[in-house]
Amino acid sequence: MATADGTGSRRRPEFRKGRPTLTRERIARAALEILGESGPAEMTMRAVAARLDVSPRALYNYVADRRDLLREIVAVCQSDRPQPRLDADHWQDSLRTYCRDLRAWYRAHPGMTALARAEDLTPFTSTDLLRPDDTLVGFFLDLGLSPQDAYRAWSITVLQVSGFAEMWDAWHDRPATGADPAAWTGVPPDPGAGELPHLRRVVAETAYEPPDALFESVLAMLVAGVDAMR
Amino acid sequence: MATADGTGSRRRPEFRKGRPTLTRERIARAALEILGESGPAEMTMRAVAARLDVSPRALYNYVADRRDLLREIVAVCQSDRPQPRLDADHWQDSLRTYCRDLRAWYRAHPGMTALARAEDLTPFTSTDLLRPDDTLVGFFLDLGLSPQDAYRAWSITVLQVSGFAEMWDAWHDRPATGADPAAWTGVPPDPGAGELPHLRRVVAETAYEPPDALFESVLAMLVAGVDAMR
DNA sequence: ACCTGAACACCGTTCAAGT
DNA sequence: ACCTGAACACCGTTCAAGT
Repeated sequence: MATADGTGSRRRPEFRKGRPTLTRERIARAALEILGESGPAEMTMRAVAARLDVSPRALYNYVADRRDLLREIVAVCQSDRPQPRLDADHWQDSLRTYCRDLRAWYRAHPGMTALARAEDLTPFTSTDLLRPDDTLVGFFLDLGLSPQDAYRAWSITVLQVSGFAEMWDAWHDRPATGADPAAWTGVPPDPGAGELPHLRRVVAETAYEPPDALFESVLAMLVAGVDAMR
Repeated sequence: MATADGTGSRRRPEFRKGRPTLTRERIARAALEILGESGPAEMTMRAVAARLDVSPRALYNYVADRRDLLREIVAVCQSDRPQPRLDADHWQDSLRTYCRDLRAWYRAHPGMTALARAEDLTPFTSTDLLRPDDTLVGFFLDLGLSPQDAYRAWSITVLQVSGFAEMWDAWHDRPATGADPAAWTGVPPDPGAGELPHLRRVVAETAYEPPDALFESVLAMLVAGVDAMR
């Protein structure tokens, strides 16, 4: 059996000619860097190889193909995904805490949901990856939610946190050149006069706040929504 | 001013050398055919050109680039998207009817959500495209939902219908070779014994039904969920 | 065992002509 | 006005060698 983290094995030297040895994980992390800086379109095999100062061919000694690299990227992200510690007796606090952890995790891997959209990553959904989700669903069931409501609450939780991190945080963490973070509604690009009145009203219900404050109010909405389901 | 639908103009002949003239719409429809048959990866400019018996270069007389073709595809799909007719006095029936129409629309353009995931189509979200959504949000507000609940109800509605059409219907409308439509849970691939108990329980709550019956029970869940929000 | 360099079959896109 | 054919700069991937 190989060691779990791959760093303790004595068969593979950590360095080779003064440069660190290539590994699946190092390749995946280089890809993640490009992903965060430039997005999925720039994350080509050639670009990953260039960042590692290696020929594109070298990657194929560790990774079967591009799809296999995506699989490793998912594995690397999964490895530091927060495992929820949820207490049904203090359910509101523990739900908030977990959401804050989850938000930090999404922010640490910017562009991952864009990648998931660009390539189809659902086939890489493993039991390990779903374990936090399972815990969360169990938590909602403990709260007395029906299975359907538990499913919905789980979906809404993950959707709201990931959406917030990938849209709002990504925008604020590295704003586009010449763009104003203070003016952004989310769904509708500025429509004509009198158009989309209801969507506008719903969106207008939220004024601008700094990211952390806005996130807390999203959490408040989420907790209230879950509470209403009980 | 040009005519709106492009077919009534007398400046462009409908045929040329016995073959129908190329138009943005014809190109987009050819792309949609490939999309439904083979998926986003096969929908290349060269493949679209080949289907129209034309050189790849010819497309660029009508479409600025691939991204512009995607824009036209969105426009073509939008043009026959059902506009909801919703009556707050018979809200359950009208919600069901609209959802059935929406399901049919998604089925008529298979692979569109896969395309939306593969390429980022959100920049093409226009006021026209959002008008049905605005109507639906207004409908939920009329029902007495808070803006937040209206937003959630709208999201859940679109998500459930599109998810059903793109996953369940797409599977049944053209099943993969050698696959059994009767055995498919959705989220978790068969996990190990004792793994993911809560997710399994939640998923196991739904037994196999023919698509239409299952869709009706999804609608029942949706209506009940909206009712609980009032 | 693991690397490089050259090559192959693709892709989106453009140039220079044809009619 | 609108087409074709050839070409360019890319891409993922593989082959045949190097050390």
